Amino acid sequence: MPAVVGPSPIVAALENAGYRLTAPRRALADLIAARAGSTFTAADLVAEVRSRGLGIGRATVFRAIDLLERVGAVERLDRPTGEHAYVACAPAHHHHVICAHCERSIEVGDLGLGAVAREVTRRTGYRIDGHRLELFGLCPACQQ
Amino acid sequence: MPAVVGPSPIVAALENAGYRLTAPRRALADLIAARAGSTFTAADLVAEVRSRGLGIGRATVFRAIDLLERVGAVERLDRPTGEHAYVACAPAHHHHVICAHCERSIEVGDLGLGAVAREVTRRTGYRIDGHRLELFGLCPACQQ
DNA sequence: GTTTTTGCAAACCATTTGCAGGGTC
DNA sequence: GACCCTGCAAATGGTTTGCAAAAAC
Repeated sequence: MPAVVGPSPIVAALENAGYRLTAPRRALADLIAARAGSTFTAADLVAEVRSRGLGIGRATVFRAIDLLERVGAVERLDRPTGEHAYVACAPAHHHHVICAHCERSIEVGDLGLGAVAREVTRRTGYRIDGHRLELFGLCPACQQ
Repeated sequence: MPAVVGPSPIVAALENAGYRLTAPRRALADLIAARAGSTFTAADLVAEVRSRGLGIGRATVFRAIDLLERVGAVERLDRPTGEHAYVACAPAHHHHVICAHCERSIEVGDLGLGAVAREVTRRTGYRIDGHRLELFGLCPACQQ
């Protein structure tokens, strides 16, 4: 396993967008990077910040998530329960597959959804500008 | 236009599931039925209940929405802003196309998404148990 | 008559905001 | 040094809950 070779993509995204690299933002980027592939809620981060004794306030956590969402470093998911969760992910267009058991998530590409959207336009006349697809199930490990 | 010929499908759904048909529930079912095809939030219903002077409490509105969601008479949508909205809809499997301008929504069938889910399983090993697809755009009328 | 449902008010939880002090560029 | 960012605490907005009275079955 290589040593750290540069700033995490999350930090890089902030940098590129011209935001200041502060200690709280770096720390939060690390926490999020450590959860790579797993979904998390704002409350999860707040709890981890507390339990680790980092002195980061609730408001800062929410502001950071908001920022990271705007620069495309994380994306919001809506769990079937209605909770808001987040995942770190690439800024390219994709969808998430979320394991109902371990909350882990992976990204999948478009997989022909563009064609689905065009079909909808053809049938309904709606102009489709965007879509959100979330797939729920069990990851290979959680199927035992 | 025919006169009312029977209980609304919403009321029928409650009846079938064995819940009591109370005045508040009938009134809310009417309000929701009147919005057929449009999305609404809990706050919308609370406001309408107030402005019409129906004496229905906030809690009852939330409890009714919850109930109707459980019996499959309404479905929750997650607007891109993160707000929770609802639509009255048939209990069959389908997806919603939501107009960003007038908030009106229509249902569309599966349109090949089942194949997409199978493809995901083939590529990732995830067992897909459910999915949520929301399409956002402009309805024919709002395109001018 | 028993059980469910309601309205009210208070509690609760998540998220946002105002502001003075501190850190970054 | 100017401006951005932070922590705190308070405000906010949405949703849930406890409970006694009222309605449905």
